[in-house]
Amino acid sequence: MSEKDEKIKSLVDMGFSEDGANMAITRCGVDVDLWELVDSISAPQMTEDSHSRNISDHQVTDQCFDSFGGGKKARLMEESKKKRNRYGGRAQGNQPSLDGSHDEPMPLPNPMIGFNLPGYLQPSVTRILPKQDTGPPFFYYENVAQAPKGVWATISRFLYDIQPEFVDSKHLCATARKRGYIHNLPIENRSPLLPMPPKTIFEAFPHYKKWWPSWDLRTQLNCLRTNIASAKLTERIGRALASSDSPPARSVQKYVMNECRKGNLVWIGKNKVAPLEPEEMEYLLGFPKDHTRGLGITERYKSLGNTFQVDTVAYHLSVLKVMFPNGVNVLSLFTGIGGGEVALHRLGIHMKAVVSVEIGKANKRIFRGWWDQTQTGTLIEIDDVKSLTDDTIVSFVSRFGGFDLVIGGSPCNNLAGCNRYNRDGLEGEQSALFYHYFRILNAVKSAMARI
DNA sequence: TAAAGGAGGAGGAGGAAT
DNA sequence: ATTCCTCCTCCTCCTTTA
Repeated sequence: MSEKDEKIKSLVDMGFSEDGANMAITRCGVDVDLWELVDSISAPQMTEDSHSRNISDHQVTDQCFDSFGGGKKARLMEESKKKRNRYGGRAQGNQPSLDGSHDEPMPLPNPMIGFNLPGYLQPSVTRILPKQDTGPPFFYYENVAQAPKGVWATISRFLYDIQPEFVDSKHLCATARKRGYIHNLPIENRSPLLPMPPKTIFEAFPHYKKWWPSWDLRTQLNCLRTNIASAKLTERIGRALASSDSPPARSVQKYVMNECRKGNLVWIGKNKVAPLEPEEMEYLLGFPKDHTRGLGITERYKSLGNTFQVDTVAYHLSVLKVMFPNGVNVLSLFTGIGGGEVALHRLGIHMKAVVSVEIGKANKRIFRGWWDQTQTGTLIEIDDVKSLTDDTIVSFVSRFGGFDLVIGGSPCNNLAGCNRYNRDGLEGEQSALFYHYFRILNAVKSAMARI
Protein backbone atom coordinates (compact mmCIF):
# COMPACT_ATOMS: atom_id res chain seq x y z
CA MET A 1 0.00 0.00 0.00
CA SER A 2 1.40 3.39 -0.92
CA GLU A 3 1.87 6.13 1.63
CA LYS A 4 -1.01 8.02 0.12
CA ASP A 5 -3.33 5.05 0.36
CA GLU A 6 -2.31 4.49 3.97
CA LYS A 7 -3.04 8.09 4.89
CA ILE A 8 -6.40 7.93 3.15
CA LYS A 9 -7.23 4.72 4.95
CA SER A 10 -6.32 6.28 8.29
CA LEU A 11 -8.52 9.28 7.58
CA VAL A 12 -11.43 7.12 6.47
CA ASP A 13 -10.97 5.09 9.65
CA MET A 14 -11.31 8.34 11.54
CA GLY A 15 -14.67 8.86 9.95
CA PHE A 16 -13.82 11.29 7.17
CA SER A 17 -14.99 10.73 3.63
CA GLU A 18 -12.61 9.41 1.01
CA ASP A 19 -13.16 12.51 -1.11
CA GLY A 20 -12.29 14.73 1.81
CA ALA A 21 -9.16 12.73 2.50
CA ASN A 22 -8.09 12.93 -1.13
CA MET A 23 -8.62 16.67 -1.25
CA ALA A 24 -6.66 17.19 1.95
CA ILE A 25 -3.69 15.27 0.57
CA THR A 26 -3.90 17.24 -2.65
CA ARG A 27 -3.87 20.46 -0.63
CA CYS A 28 -1.17 19.58 1.89
CA GLY A 29 0.89 16.92 0.16
CA VAL A 30 1.40 13.34 1.16
CA ASP A 31 4.37 13.96 3.44
CA VAL A 32 2.67 15.98 6.18
CA ASP A 33 1.62 14.53 9.50
CA LEU A 34 -1.78 12.95 9.85
CA TRP A 35 -3.05 15.61 12.20
CA GLU A 36 -2.26 18.28 9.67
CA LEU A 37 -4.51 16.53 7.18
CA VAL A 38 -7.22 16.25 9.81
CA ASP A 39 -6.80 19.92 10.48
CA SER A 40 -7.09 20.66 6.80
CA ILE A 41 -10.33 18.72 6.44
CA SER A 42 -11.82 20.24 9.56
CA ALA A 43 -10.71 23.76 8.80
CA PRO A 44 -13.51 24.78 6.42
CA GLN A 45 -16.26 23.77 8.83
CA MET A 46 -14.52 25.48 11.70
CA THR A 47 -13.66 28.81 10.18
CA GLU A 48 -17.17 29.98 10.75
CA ASP A 49 -16.75 29.38 14.43
CA SER A 50 -13.30 30.77 14.78
CA HIS A 51 -13.00 33.75 12.49
CA SER A 52 -14.66 36.08 14.94
CA ARG A 53 -12.71 34.69 17.83
CA ASN A 54 -9.61 36.24 19.23
CA ILE A 55 -7.51 35.50 22.21
CA SER A 56 -8.98 38.17 24.41
CA ASP A 57 -12.35 36.50 24.16
CA HIS A 58 -11.26 33.71 26.34
CA GLN A 59 -8.47 35.33 28.16
CA VAL A 60 -8.25 34.63 31.82
CA THR A 61 -6.82 36.81 34.48
CA ASP A 62 -3.13 37.49 34.81
CA GLN A 63 -3.02 35.44 37.96
CA CYS A 64 -4.21 32.48 36.01
CA PHE A 65 -1.62 32.91 33.34
CA ASP A 66 0.99 33.18 36.02
CA SER A 67 -0.08 29.83 37.30
CA PHE A 68 0.69 28.46 33.88
CA GLY A 69 4.17 29.80 33.94
CA GLY A 70 3.99 33.33 32.59
CA GLY A 71 1.99 36.03 30.93
CA LYS A 72 3.40 35.27 27.53
CA LYS A 73 0.92 32.50 27.09
CA ALA A 74 -1.65 34.56 25.29
CA ARG A 75 0.79 35.71 22.67
CA LEU A 76 2.23 32.25 22.31
CA MET A 77 -1.19 30.78 21.82
CA GLU A 78 -1.98 33.39 19.23
CA GLU A 79 1.19 32.62 17.34
CA SER A 80 0.52 28.94 17.44
CA LYS A 81 -2.30 29.35 15.00
CA LYS A 82 0.11 30.54 12.37
CA LYS A 83 3.20 28.62 13.23
CA ARG A 84 2.26 25.04 12.93
CA ASN A 85 4.06 23.39 15.73
CA ARG A 86 4.77 19.77 14.98
CA TYR A 87 5.98 17.07 17.24
CA GLY A 88 8.96 15.68 15.44
CA GLY A 89 10.12 12.93 17.73
CA ARG A 90 12.99 12.72 20.13
CA ALA A 91 15.66 14.09 17.89
CA GLN A 92 14.06 17.42 17.17
CA GLY A 93 13.46 18.67 20.67
CA ASN A 94 13.59 22.41 20.88
CA GLN A 95 15.45 23.00 17.69
CA PRO A 96 14.05 25.66 15.42
CA SER A 97 11.94 24.47 12.54
CA LEU A 98 12.85 25.16 8.98
CA ASP A 99 10.69 28.24 8.80
CA GLY A 100 12.42 29.72 11.81
CA SER A 101 9.63 29.17 14.28
CA HIS A 102 10.18 27.31 17.52
CA ASP A 103 8.39 24.48 19.14
CA GLU A 104 5.84 26.11 21.33
CA PRO A 105 6.39 25.51 25.01
CA MET A 106 3.44 24.48 27.14
CA PRO A 107 4.92 24.88 30.61
CA LEU A 108 3.36 22.93 33.41
CA PRO A 109 2.26 25.00 36.40
CA ASN A 110 3.98 24.69 39.75
CA PRO A 111 2.20 23.88 42.01
CA MET A 112 -0.01 21.87 39.68
CA ILE A 113 -3.40 22.82 41.06
CA GLY A 114 -5.28 23.90 37.96
CA PHE A 115 -7.64 26.88 38.19
CA ASN A 116 -8.39 26.10 41.81
CA LEU A 117 -8.58 23.30 44.30
CA PRO A 118 -10.39 22.93 47.62
CA GLY A 119 -8.25 24.01 50.53
CA TYR A 120 -5.93 26.16 48.46
CA LEU A 121 -6.24 29.89 48.89
CA GLN A 122 -5.33 31.61 45.68
CA PRO A 123 -6.36 34.59 43.63
CA SER A 124 -9.80 34.16 42.20
CA VAL A 125 -9.59 33.10 38.61
CA THR A 126 -12.20 33.88 36.05
CA ARG A 127 -12.34 32.67 32.52
CA ILE A 128 -14.78 33.69 29.88
CA LEU A 129 -15.15 31.39 26.94
CA PRO A 130 -16.53 32.59 23.62
CA LYS A 131 -20.17 31.77 23.29
CA GLN A 132 -19.69 29.18 20.58
CA ASP A 133 -17.39 27.22 22.87
CA THR A 134 -19.63 27.04 25.91
CA GLY A 135 -22.10 24.25 26.51
CA PRO A 136 -24.29 22.57 25.93
CA PRO A 137 -22.78 20.27 25.12
CA PHE A 138 -20.21 20.50 27.86
CA PHE A 139 -17.11 18.48 27.18
CA TYR A 140 -14.35 17.18 29.38
CA TYR A 141 -11.11 15.81 28.02
CA GLU A 142 -8.23 14.27 29.96
CA ASN A 143 -4.72 12.95 29.33
CA VAL A 144 -1.29 12.70 30.93
CA ALA A 145 0.30 16.05 31.74
CA GLN A 146 3.85 15.04 30.91
CA ALA A 147 3.35 14.28 27.25
CA PRO A 148 6.06 14.78 24.60
CA LYS A 149 6.75 18.33 23.51
CA GLY A 150 4.04 19.97 21.50
CA VAL A 151 1.32 17.42 22.23
CA TRP A 152 -0.71 19.57 24.61
CA ALA A 153 -0.37 22.56 22.31
CA THR A 154 -1.85 20.45 19.52
CA ILE A 155 -4.64 19.06 21.67
CA SER A 156 -5.49 22.54 22.91
CA ARG A 157 -5.52 23.90 19.39
CA PHE A 158 -8.00 21.25 18.28
CA LEU A 159 -10.18 21.77 21.33
CA TYR A 160 -10.96 25.38 20.47
CA ASP A 161 -7.75 26.86 21.93
CA ILE A 162 -9.02 26.34 25.45
CA GLN A 163 -6.26 26.34 28.05
CA PRO A 164 -5.61 22.97 29.66
CA GLU A 165 -6.10 22.76 33.39
CA PHE A 166 -3.17 20.80 34.79
CA VAL A 167 -3.82 19.16 38.13
CA ASP A 168 -1.72 16.82 40.22
CA SER A 169 -4.17 14.80 42.29
CA LYS A 170 -1.62 14.62 45.11
CA HIS A 171 -3.07 17.95 46.22
CA LEU A 172 -6.40 16.21 46.75
CA CYS A 173 -5.56 12.65 47.79
CA ALA A 174 -2.66 10.49 48.91
CA THR A 175 -1.33 9.59 45.47
CA ALA A 176 0.21 11.62 42.68
CA ARG A 177 -1.54 11.77 39.31
CA LYS A 178 -0.42 14.56 37.01
CA ARG A 179 -3.04 15.10 34.37
CA GLY A 180 -4.19 17.76 31.97
CA TYR A 181 -7.89 18.50 31.54
CA ILE A 182 -9.48 20.56 28.81
CA HIS A 183 -13.13 21.41 29.31
CA ASN A 184 -15.66 24.16 28.80
CA LEU A 185 -17.24 23.89 32.22
CA PRO A 186 -17.60 26.89 34.51
CA ILE A 187 -14.84 27.02 37.09
CA GLU A 188 -16.67 29.03 39.74
CA ASN A 189 -18.56 27.52 42.65
CA ARG A 190 -17.01 24.11 42.47
CA SER A 191 -17.43 21.80 45.41
CA PRO A 192 -15.46 18.70 46.37
CA LEU A 193 -16.81 15.29 47.19
CA LEU A 194 -17.25 14.80 50.90
CA PRO A 195 -15.68 13.50 52.93
CA MET A 196 -12.43 14.70 51.44
CA PRO A 197 -10.03 11.80 50.83
CA PRO A 198 -6.99 11.42 53.08
CA LYS A 199 -3.93 13.19 51.75
CA THR A 200 -1.14 11.17 53.32
CA ILE A 201 -0.20 7.52 53.30
CA PHE A 202 -0.67 7.15 57.04
CA GLU A 203 -4.06 8.82 56.99
CA ALA A 204 -5.16 6.50 54.21
CA PHE A 205 -3.56 3.34 55.63
CA PRO A 206 -2.79 3.79 59.34
CA HIS A 207 -1.71 0.19 59.80
CA TYR A 208 1.40 0.72 57.66
CA LYS A 209 2.87 2.90 60.41
CA LYS A 210 3.86 -0.19 62.33
CA TRP A 211 6.61 -1.32 59.95
CA TRP A 212 7.42 1.96 58.23
CA PRO A 213 11.12 2.75 58.80
CA SER A 214 12.01 6.24 59.97
CA TRP A 215 14.32 6.77 56.99
CA ASP A 216 11.47 6.27 54.48
CA LEU A 217 10.34 9.88 54.30
CA ARG A 218 7.51 9.42 51.81
CA THR A 219 4.20 10.92 52.88
CA GLN A 220 2.40 10.30 49.60
CA LEU A 221 2.48 7.67 46.90
CA ASN A 222 3.53 8.13 43.31
CA CYS A 223 1.35 7.74 40.26
CA LEU A 224 -0.59 4.48 40.19
CA ARG A 225 0.48 2.58 37.12
CA THR A 226 -0.76 -0.40 35.18
CA ASN A 227 1.74 -2.98 36.39
CA ILE A 228 3.46 -3.68 39.66
CA ALA A 229 6.79 -4.73 41.07
CA SER A 230 7.69 -8.40 40.87
CA ALA A 231 7.90 -10.70 43.84
CA LYS A 232 11.56 -11.27 43.09
CA LEU A 233 12.32 -7.59 43.52
CA THR A 234 10.60 -7.36 46.89
CA GLU A 235 12.58 -10.43 47.94
CA ARG A 236 15.83 -8.81 46.90
CA ILE A 237 14.93 -5.78 48.96
CA GLY A 238 14.14 -7.95 51.94
CA ARG A 239 17.47 -9.78 51.68
CA ALA A 240 19.40 -6.54 51.32
CA LEU A 241 17.81 -5.20 54.49
CA ALA A 242 18.19 -8.41 56.47
CA SER A 243 21.91 -8.54 55.84
CA SER A 244 22.30 -4.88 56.73
CA ASP A 245 22.68 -2.93 59.96
CA SER A 246 19.86 -1.10 61.66
CA PRO A 247 19.42 1.49 60.37
CA PRO A 248 20.86 0.30 57.05
CA ALA A 249 23.84 1.90 55.40
CA ARG A 250 23.28 4.93 53.26
CA SER A 251 23.77 3.01 50.03
CA VAL A 252 21.24 0.35 51.01
CA GLN A 253 18.71 2.98 51.97
CA LYS A 254 19.19 4.62 48.63
CA TYR A 255 18.68 1.39 46.73
CA VAL A 256 15.58 0.46 48.72
CA MET A 257 14.02 3.90 48.46
CA ASN A 258 14.64 4.03 44.75
CA GLU A 259 12.78 0.75 44.26
CA CYS A 260 10.02 1.76 46.67
CA ARG A 261 9.36 4.97 44.78
CA LYS A 262 9.44 3.26 41.42
CA GLY A 263 7.07 0.50 42.48
CA ASN A 264 4.92 2.35 45.05
CA LEU A 265 5.91 -0.26 47.60
CA VAL A 266 4.59 -0.15 51.16
CA TRP A 267 5.88 -1.75 54.37
CA ILE A 268 3.88 -4.79 55.44
CA GLY A 269 6.38 -6.37 57.83
CA LYS A 270 9.90 -6.26 59.18
CA ASN A 271 12.15 -5.63 56.19
CA LYS A 272 9.19 -6.57 54.02
CA VAL A 273 7.71 -4.44 51.24
CA ALA A 274 4.87 -5.15 48.84
CA PRO A 275 2.91 -3.45 46.07
CA LEU A 276 -0.49 -1.93 46.78
CA GLU A 277 -3.49 -4.20 46.61
CA PRO A 278 -6.14 -3.47 43.96
CA GLU A 279 -8.61 -2.61 46.75
CA GLU A 280 -6.20 0.03 48.03
CA MET A 281 -5.84 1.50 44.57
CA GLU A 282 -9.61 1.64 44.22
CA TYR A 283 -9.76 3.53 47.49
CA LEU A 284 -7.03 5.99 46.52
CA LEU A 285 -8.69 6.64 43.17
CA GLY A 286 -12.11 7.29 44.70
CA PHE A 287 -13.89 4.15 43.54
CA PRO A 288 -16.19 2.01 45.64
CA LYS A 289 -14.61 -1.01 47.27
CA ASP A 290 -14.32 -4.04 45.00
CA HIS A 291 -15.27 -1.98 41.96
CA THR A 292 -12.94 -4.00 39.72
CA ARG A 293 -13.39 -7.28 41.53
CA GLY A 294 -13.98 -10.26 39.29
CA LEU A 295 -11.15 -9.58 36.91
CA GLY A 296 -7.78 -11.24 37.01
CA ILE A 297 -5.23 -9.45 39.13
CA THR A 298 -3.26 -8.24 36.13
CA GLU A 299 -6.35 -6.88 34.46
CA ARG A 300 -7.39 -5.12 37.65
CA TYR A 301 -4.08 -3.30 37.87
CA LYS A 302 -4.22 -2.42 34.20
CA SER A 303 -7.73 -0.99 34.40
CA LEU A 304 -7.06 0.91 37.60
CA GLY A 305 -3.81 2.35 36.31
CA ASN A 306 -5.66 3.78 33.34
CA THR A 307 -8.60 5.46 35.01
CA PHE A 308 -9.55 8.87 36.40
CA GLN A 309 -8.89 9.99 39.94
CA VAL A 310 -12.56 10.34 40.85
CA ASP A 311 -12.28 13.14 43.43
CA THR A 312 -10.34 15.33 41.00
CA VAL A 313 -12.75 14.83 38.14
CA ALA A 314 -15.77 15.16 40.40
CA TYR A 315 -14.52 18.50 41.66
CA HIS A 316 -14.48 19.78 38.10
CA LEU A 317 -17.84 18.24 37.22
CA SER A 318 -19.54 19.41 40.42
CA VAL A 319 -20.79 22.57 38.71
CA LEU A 320 -23.18 20.44 36.66
CA LYS A 321 -25.33 19.61 39.65
CA VAL A 322 -27.19 22.90 39.88
CA MET A 323 -27.33 23.23 36.11
CA PHE A 324 -29.01 19.89 35.52
CA PRO A 325 -31.28 19.12 38.50
CA ASN A 326 -33.19 16.59 36.43
CA GLY A 327 -30.13 14.68 35.34
CA VAL A 328 -27.80 14.54 32.37
CA ASN A 329 -27.34 12.69 29.11
CA VAL A 330 -23.74 11.65 28.74
CA LEU A 331 -21.63 10.58 25.80
CA SER A 332 -18.74 8.74 27.41
CA LEU A 333 -15.75 8.00 25.18
CA PHE A 334 -12.99 5.64 26.31
CA THR A 335 -15.15 4.83 29.33
CA GLY A 336 -12.79 2.32 30.90
CA ILE A 337 -14.12 1.28 34.29
CA GLY A 338 -16.35 4.34 34.38
CA GLY A 339 -14.40 6.95 36.33
CA GLY A 340 -16.48 9.80 34.97
CA GLU A 341 -19.74 8.05 35.70
CA VAL A 342 -18.67 7.14 39.21
CA ALA A 343 -17.78 10.80 39.74
CA LEU A 344 -21.23 11.94 38.56
CA HIS A 345 -22.90 9.31 40.71
CA ARG A 346 -20.98 10.32 43.81
CA LEU A 347 -21.92 13.94 43.11
CA GLY A 348 -25.57 12.92 43.16
CA ILE A 349 -26.10 13.79 39.52
CA HIS A 350 -28.61 11.49 37.89
CA MET A 351 -27.63 9.99 34.55
CA LYS A 352 -30.71 9.76 32.37
CA ALA A 353 -28.77 8.12 29.57
CA VAL A 354 -25.17 7.17 28.97
CA VAL A 355 -23.78 6.19 25.59
CA SER A 356 -20.56 4.43 26.53
CA VAL A 357 -17.79 3.68 24.07
CA GLU A 358 -15.23 1.20 25.35
CA ILE A 359 -13.26 -1.42 23.49
CA GLY A 360 -11.98 -3.48 26.40
CA LYS A 361 -14.13 -6.48 27.25
CA ALA A 362 -13.02 -6.58 30.88
CA ASN A 363 -13.69 -2.88 31.36
CA LYS A 364 -17.12 -3.20 29.80
CA ARG A 365 -18.00 -6.01 32.15
CA ILE A 366 -16.94 -3.98 35.18
CA PHE A 367 -18.79 -0.89 34.04
CA ARG A 368 -21.96 -2.77 33.13
CA GLY A 369 -21.88 -4.47 36.50
CA TRP A 370 -21.58 -1.17 38.35
CA TRP A 371 -24.30 0.40 36.23
CA ASP A 372 -26.79 -2.39 36.88
CA GLN A 373 -26.11 -2.17 40.61
CA THR A 374 -26.42 1.58 41.02
CA GLN A 375 -28.20 3.20 38.08
CA THR A 376 -31.71 3.34 36.69
CA GLY A 377 -31.04 5.22 33.46
CA THR A 378 -30.43 3.96 29.95
CA LEU A 379 -27.03 2.51 29.07
CA ILE A 380 -26.00 2.04 25.47
CA GLU A 381 -22.70 0.32 24.83
CA ILE A 382 -20.57 0.77 21.74
CA ASP A 383 -17.36 -1.12 21.09
CA ASP A 384 -15.11 1.33 19.34
CA VAL A 385 -14.89 5.06 18.72
CA LYS A 386 -14.06 4.27 15.09
CA SER A 387 -17.45 2.65 14.60
CA LEU A 388 -19.37 5.57 16.09
CA THR A 389 -20.35 7.28 12.86
CA ASP A 390 -21.66 10.78 12.42
CA ASP A 391 -25.04 9.37 11.39
CA THR A 392 -25.27 7.35 14.58
CA ILE A 393 -24.43 10.44 16.57
CA VAL A 394 -27.20 12.37 14.86
CA SER A 395 -29.68 9.64 15.72
CA PHE A 396 -28.59 9.65 19.37
CA VAL A 397 -28.85 13.41 19.53
CA SER A 398 -32.39 13.38 18.22
CA ARG A 399 -33.35 10.45 20.43
CA PHE A 400 -32.10 11.99 23.67
CA GLY A 401 -32.56 15.62 22.74
CA GLY A 402 -28.82 16.19 22.74
CA PHE A 403 -25.97 15.36 25.08
CA ASP A 404 -25.24 17.47 28.13
CA LEU A 405 -21.74 16.14 28.62
CA VAL A 406 -19.13 14.56 26.34
CA ILE A 407 -16.46 13.08 28.55
CA GLY A 408 -13.37 11.00 27.96
CA GLY A 409 -9.63 10.63 28.15
CA SER A 410 -8.02 9.29 25.01
CA PRO A 411 -5.26 6.65 25.19
CA CYS A 412 -1.90 7.75 26.56
CA ASN A 413 0.16 4.75 25.47
CA ASN A 414 2.23 6.76 23.02
CA LEU A 415 2.51 9.79 25.29
CA ALA A 416 3.47 8.29 28.62
CA GLY A 417 7.09 8.51 29.69
CA CYS A 418 7.24 4.87 30.73
CA ASN A 419 6.67 3.66 27.21
CA ARG A 420 10.13 2.64 26.01
CA TYR A 421 9.09 1.34 22.65
CA ASN A 422 6.45 3.48 20.97
CA ARG A 423 6.44 6.90 22.54
CA ASP A 424 5.44 8.44 19.23
CA GLY A 425 3.26 11.31 20.45
CA LEU A 426 -0.21 12.03 19.13
CA GLU A 427 0.52 10.17 15.91
CA GLY A 428 1.08 6.93 17.77
CA GLU A 429 -1.21 4.03 17.09
CA GLN A 430 -3.39 4.37 20.21
CA SER A 431 -2.97 8.02 21.07
CA ALA A 432 -4.11 9.07 17.59
CA LEU A 433 -7.60 8.11 18.75
CA PHE A 434 -7.68 11.62 20.18
CA TYR A 435 -8.73 12.74 16.72
CA HIS A 436 -11.84 10.61 17.09
CA TYR A 437 -12.66 12.43 20.30
CA PHE A 438 -12.33 15.64 18.34
CA ARG A 439 -14.39 14.34 15.42
CA ILE A 440 -17.15 12.97 17.61
CA LEU A 441 -17.33 16.11 19.72
CA ASN A 442 -17.68 18.21 16.59
CA ALA A 443 -20.35 15.89 15.25
CA VAL A 444 -22.31 16.25 18.49
CA LYS A 445 -21.99 20.02 18.39
CA SER A 446 -23.17 20.36 14.82
CA ALA A 447 -25.99 17.88 15.32
CA MET A 448 -27.18 19.79 18.38
CA ALA A 449 -26.90 23.09 16.57
CA ARG A 450 -29.48 21.82 14.07
CA ILE A 451 -32.05 21.07 16.73
C1' DT B 1 -4.15 -21.27 25.01
C1' DA B 2 -4.41 -17.77 28.41
C1' DA B 3 -2.51 -15.58 32.29
C1' DA B 4 1.28 -14.06 35.00
C1' DG B 5 6.27 -12.90 35.54
C1' DG B 6 10.32 -10.46 34.49
C1' DA B 7 13.47 -7.48 31.90
C1' DG B 8 13.96 -3.20 29.97
C1' DG B 9 15.81 3.48 29.76
C1' DA B 10 14.55 7.60 27.54
C1' DG B 11 13.06 11.97 28.24
C1' DG B 12 11.61 15.79 30.48
C1' DA B 13 10.94 18.79 34.60
C1' DG B 14 12.78 21.21 38.29
C1' DG B 15 16.33 22.41 41.66
C1' DA B 16 20.70 24.13 42.98
C1' DA B 17 24.83 25.12 42.12
C1' DT B 18 28.06 27.97 39.16
C1' DA C 1 23.15 31.95 30.46
C1' DT C 2 25.22 27.16 31.78
C1' DT C 3 26.07 22.61 33.96
C1' DC C 4 25.14 18.78 37.17
C1' DC C 5 21.95 16.31 39.86
C1' DT C 6 17.52 14.11 41.47
C1' DC C 7 13.26 12.74 40.56
C1' DC C 8 9.26 10.72 38.10
C1' DT C 9 6.42 8.51 34.29
C1' DC C 10 -2.34 6.17 32.81
C1' DC C 11 4.28 1.14 29.58
C1' DT C 12 5.71 -2.97 25.88
C1' DC C 13 7.55 -7.25 24.83
C1' DC C 14 9.28 -11.71 25.43
C1' DT C 15 9.40 -15.82 28.31
C1' DT C 16 7.56 -18.88 31.59
C1' DT C 17 3.87 -21.11 33.83
C1' DA C 18 -0.78 -23.03 34.65
